[in-house]
Amino acid sequence: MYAETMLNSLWLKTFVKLTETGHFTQTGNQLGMTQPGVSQHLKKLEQQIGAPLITRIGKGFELTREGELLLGFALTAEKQETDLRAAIQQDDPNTGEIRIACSGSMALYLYPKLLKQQRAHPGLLLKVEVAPNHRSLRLLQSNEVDLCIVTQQTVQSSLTQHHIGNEPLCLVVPADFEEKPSTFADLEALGFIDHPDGQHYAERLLTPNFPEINAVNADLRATGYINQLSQILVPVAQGLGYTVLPETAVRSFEAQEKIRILELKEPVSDPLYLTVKKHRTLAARYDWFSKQIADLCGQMSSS
Amino acid sequence: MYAETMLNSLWLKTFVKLTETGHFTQTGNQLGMTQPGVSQHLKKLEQQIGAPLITRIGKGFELTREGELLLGFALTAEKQETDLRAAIQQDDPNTGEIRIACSGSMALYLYPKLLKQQRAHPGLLLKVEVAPNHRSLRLLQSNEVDLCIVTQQTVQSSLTQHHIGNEPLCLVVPADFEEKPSTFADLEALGFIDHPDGQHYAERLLTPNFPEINAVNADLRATGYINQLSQILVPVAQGLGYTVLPETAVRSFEAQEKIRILELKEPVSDPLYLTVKKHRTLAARYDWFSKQIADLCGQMSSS
DNA sequence: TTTTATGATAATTTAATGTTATGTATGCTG
DNA sequence: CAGCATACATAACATTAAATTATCATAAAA
Repeated sequence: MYAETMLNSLWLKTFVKLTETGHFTQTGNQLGMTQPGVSQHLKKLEQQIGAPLITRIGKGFELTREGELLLGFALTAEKQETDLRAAIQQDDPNTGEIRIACSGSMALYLYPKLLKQQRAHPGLLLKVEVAPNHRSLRLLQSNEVDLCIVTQQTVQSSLTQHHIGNEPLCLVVPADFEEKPSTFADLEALGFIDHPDGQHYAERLLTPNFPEINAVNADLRATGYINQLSQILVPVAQGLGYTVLPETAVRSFEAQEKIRILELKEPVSDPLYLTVKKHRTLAARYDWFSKQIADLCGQMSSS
Repeated sequence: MYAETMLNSLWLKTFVKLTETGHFTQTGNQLGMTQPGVSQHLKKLEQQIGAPLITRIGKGFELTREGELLLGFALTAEKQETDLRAAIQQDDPNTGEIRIACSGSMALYLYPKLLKQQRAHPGLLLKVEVAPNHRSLRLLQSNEVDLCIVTQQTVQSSLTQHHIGNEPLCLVVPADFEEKPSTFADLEALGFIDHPDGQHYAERLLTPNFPEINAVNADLRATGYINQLSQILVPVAQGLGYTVLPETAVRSFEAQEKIRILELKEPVSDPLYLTVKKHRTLAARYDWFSKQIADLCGQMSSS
């Protein structure tokens, strides 16, 4: 029993030709082999399948049900291999998957803009995986994405990073929050709306602006948590707390009149690093996307 | 250059395992072979593809673009082979294609009824090819269908036929056509609406009923032709001619009040033969359809 | 029945595949 | 930085698989 073994594609080719010609001898001739070779190929295929593929009727034959199924399989397999070879040779910049990982705010900013390219070239398929920095890097390492945008430099020597821009961070408060320069105590009184990157952003922005925070274990008093980027500002708009978010995420919030961005003495931006594996050559379609991402991120911090 | 050769599935299996483990030695162990074997498999795959599949980085490696593509190909190929094996072992009566050829009138009668089975079992796919007798038989011979219904016995010894019923033929005239027993001259005056099976049906029905027809070269005076079964009776309804059709086709016509079936002294039915190839074992799903067709055709002639 | 064509089978040759032994490069450790 | 351990590459050899030649068996055609 060969059941363990995979189907041999050479046998299959012979089988397909056999069904085309209907003759063992002709099949042999057309494939540059002898008739006994054809007989043997068929016999071995039948062993692999575990059932006869043809029923012999005098000189001719008919396919069995199994033969019919196998023929269909072989034909599609042949086609797929042709397709593969074409794909390998071409490296068409307008077909294939583009797999990217980035933060929710970057996705909010980039995804609609990048989708234009996919709309222009229906062969493309953009896949964006929203993830915090460390998971983005892990996805890159495990080849689940080919490109990621993170806000940290990594020590991993197998990766290459380009600084492509800066993402300004904003301290967001309810619109009716006091105008005068606030103290950290005022914020604590209001409460922190937490989210997946919340602690990270808060520490980055608040520490330089509010020296009174105990730098190390700055444990904020949280009055809310949600992991949907588009909804983080909902509780803020309702006066339930403040939060810290990248500017792009704040700008996309609908009820701008119910929130306010506090001006701070020390503005803070998260640096953006376009990150790829050092030793991988990405497909041609990534050229446009890499450049576009760099451009868009460059514009973001300058404007 | 191996470009002619098909991809060897054993190599592929090794390659897939290699990408899983990331180690040549481990791959060898898990596949019951030695490390040099793995190296050779990879090398030969790279020759077949004509490009490196991995870039070696120190001890480890990364997949190249080609490697990535090939990996995807190999994984889907593996899955498809599994599916094939499952399909072969099961012979599930509720999945797969049912390919049938028959006349337009039979299709009109059978198709909606047979579709019920497909609706009950979404894995099924009913394909009906409407064709005249001789083409139905050719489709069967060339395995483009697995089963056909014809009104003739065939001499081809490779086929098996079962008589499953009779299809009464009707002489159809405009509703306002004279009531009294007509002569062939009356019909000729009216004119014949021809269709793909028209001459055949007409000869079968008219010859026994109108002895005045010169049997051999009965050339009817045609005043219309259309190959859409559902529209053949349109000109008849408008008083433009008569025609001969199977009863089922007549019954399905919408404007019954505008046409009339002439009663004849010698009723004629076309016998219906369910025809299959003698030396083919059809898949289990055909059992239900064969029986259902036989039942339906049996009912048709009795009622 | 005889002939001819076509596929099956057996024995042999040829090719491929896999293994052992050995070489080489990388990365780690003292 | 030297030396060791690990992991892959390569070459020579052994084994296994596959193709061919020669021959036989059988079915259709004359």
